[in-house]
Amino acid sequence: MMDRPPRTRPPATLASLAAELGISRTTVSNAYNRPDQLSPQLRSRVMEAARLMGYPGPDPVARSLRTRKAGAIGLLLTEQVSYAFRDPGAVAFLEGLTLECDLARVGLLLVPARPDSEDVLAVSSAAVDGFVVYSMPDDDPHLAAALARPVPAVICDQPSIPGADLVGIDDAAAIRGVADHLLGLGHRRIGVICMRLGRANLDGPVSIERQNAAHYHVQRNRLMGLREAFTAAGVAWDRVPVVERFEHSVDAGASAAAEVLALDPGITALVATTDVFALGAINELTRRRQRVPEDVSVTGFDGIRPAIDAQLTTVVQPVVEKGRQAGRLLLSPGRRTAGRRVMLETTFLAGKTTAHPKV
Amino acid sequence: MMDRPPRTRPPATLASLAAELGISRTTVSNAYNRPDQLSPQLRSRVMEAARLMGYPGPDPVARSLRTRKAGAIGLLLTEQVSYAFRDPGAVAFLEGLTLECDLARVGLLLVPARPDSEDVLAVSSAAVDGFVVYSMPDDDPHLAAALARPVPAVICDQPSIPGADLVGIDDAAAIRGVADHLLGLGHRRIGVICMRLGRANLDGPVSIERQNAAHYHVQRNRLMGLREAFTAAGVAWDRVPVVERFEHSVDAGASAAAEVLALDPGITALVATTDVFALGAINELTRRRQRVPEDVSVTGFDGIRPAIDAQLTTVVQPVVEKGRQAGRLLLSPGRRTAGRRVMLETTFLAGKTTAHPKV
DNA sequence: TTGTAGGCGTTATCAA
DNA sequence: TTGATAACGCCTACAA
Repeated sequence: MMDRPPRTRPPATLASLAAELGISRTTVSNAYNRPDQLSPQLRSRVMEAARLMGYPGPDPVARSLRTRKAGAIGLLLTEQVSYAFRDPGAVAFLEGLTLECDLARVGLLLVPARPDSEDVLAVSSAAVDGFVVYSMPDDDPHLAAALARPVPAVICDQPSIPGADLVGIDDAAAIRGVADHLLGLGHRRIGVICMRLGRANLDGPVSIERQNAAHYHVQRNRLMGLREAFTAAGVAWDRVPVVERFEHSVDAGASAAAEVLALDPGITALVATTDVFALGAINELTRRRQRVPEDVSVTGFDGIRPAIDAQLTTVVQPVVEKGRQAGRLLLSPGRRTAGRRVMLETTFLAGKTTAHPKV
Repeated sequence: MMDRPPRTRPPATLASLAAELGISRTTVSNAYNRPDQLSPQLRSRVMEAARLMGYPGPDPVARSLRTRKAGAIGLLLTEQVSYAFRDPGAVAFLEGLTLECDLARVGLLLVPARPDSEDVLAVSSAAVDGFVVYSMPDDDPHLAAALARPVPAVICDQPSIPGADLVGIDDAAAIRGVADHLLGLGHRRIGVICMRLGRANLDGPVSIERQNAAHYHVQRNRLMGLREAFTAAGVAWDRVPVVERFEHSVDAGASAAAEVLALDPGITALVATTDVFALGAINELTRRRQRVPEDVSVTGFDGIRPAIDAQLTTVVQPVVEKGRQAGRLLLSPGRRTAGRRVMLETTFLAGKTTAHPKV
């Protein structure tokens, strides 16, 4: 009794509790994990002693080690975690993903993986039963670290890795719809704004080589889709100004629009590969007293809420559903077969930001 | 060599790798954790063997068990996790919190704690070094489970628990500003919409007793603040219709507004304890062809983006900063002293949804 | 219904 | 620079 002064006493463990009660560890363990394997009175004796000794119940980590289950999945993002909460697309994806986590009663660990850092420790030391990888460049070391772990992985949007499950959309086909819409309206001089194509913080005009070598497949595929549609319509792709921005923000979209207009002041339409950039482009045009769509047409991609509200012409993709599918793929009990692919449908949405070019 | 057919071979471990190489486990461990404690050639021999044997590096859970660090903190929310991503306030809070997590290179585990479930397993078995509790009712078993864990906890908004750190605002004082504003404009018949006051899914008019017994302190304090201001101005609080909604959505706000108007069609102002509800109230009034603020004034609370955009009269609280403070409190290295309190400033924002009552 | 005992995979300590 | 030993706290056959 008095042999352990309450202040200095080491934290109680299942073993110390058992010793105190003069019973076996098994019994204490059962008291927590299999109440039915125990006489009610013994169980309550155990619980009472636990309360007295301040035993907080079985240590989660020790339990995980023993059972080989963490009860959580990890999420890897392109960017710092906090960034995700500023991006409507990422928030919607998270909503879908956590919907499934809630259902499966599994936690979601947001893994701190800064894109600029080569420090992969956070990934290799995350206690998770699987990874969801959201829109990562194919050469990111964090991705490699996740795939090296002996747990399943579901990749969202990109990159496509043999052996890992994939959820995505047909970006090229989807954006061809946009291109055809503009071409159909008569546009021939078109500028393009795209998001980062590699891990380096680069802004500016994009060469064809850089497009081809892009590590962000989504962006590459969207550019490819545009290129195909334009080429098919006789618009020479190498004459189309394409400007890249590393940061995905409305302001970056605005500055990219300014840069495109500097490269070719005569464009009649501006294709942005994301809604966020499209909204920025509209801001910039408005600032210059250019009317949308009378003077310049603008299109986006994604279908985020503010874009819909602004009646942007865009492609709507089911982002929440994407998150759900990723979660389901990772959490489905019978996930024996890796390499599954779920491709989601997209919808072209004609808004009020596109019209015939001025004559 | 041949004693382990590659297909059936059990997963490599640090020990098996050491055995294979004929060196000690310590050395292998050092190869990963303390490269400088090792001759470069031995280290590269280890790494090469690891690659060959498909050893993914030290097991995170075993490491955690040994080092007693999880490298992650847990977040407990009032609601299902997925719900947070539909609530602008929660998203902003998460942004602030993850800002600090990123900085500290610590993961954030979203713990699946359904409010309607008494199943506390997810909380007691979360592998985390601490908890942030966001706006929980004081009688929630998940909260109790978190506090029972031998890790620090920071509570956000509510409830105030002796021994745990707290981040919050002075809700009563803040909403008194709103009340005084309305009273100053001349309003005397005012209705109130508030959020859930307890864990049970209850909608409808709220008795004084229920207000006093509310388990959601934030809501209670806001009601108390109103009561004080109204009473001081000679408006009898027991004549003020107060309607509660469990679900925190724009539509719920609209239906609550309808219910308040049914209780007293003669009100000239509607105070909502959240912006979301206020936006719903405006929707409902508009639907009824009542003008805001000419026919009815409306106020909110929180300062979420859509409310600012709608020029709602409201109280702005620094939600992102709240998340940061919570993270900082939990992650600050020298956190020896529990029971710290950080109270943040709020700002009254006079928008265009309040005016003098009609005469 | 309860107990025995081995091991999950790692790292800290200390010695060589 | 490297190694031996002892935990870390728990679960789970298996046995009684």
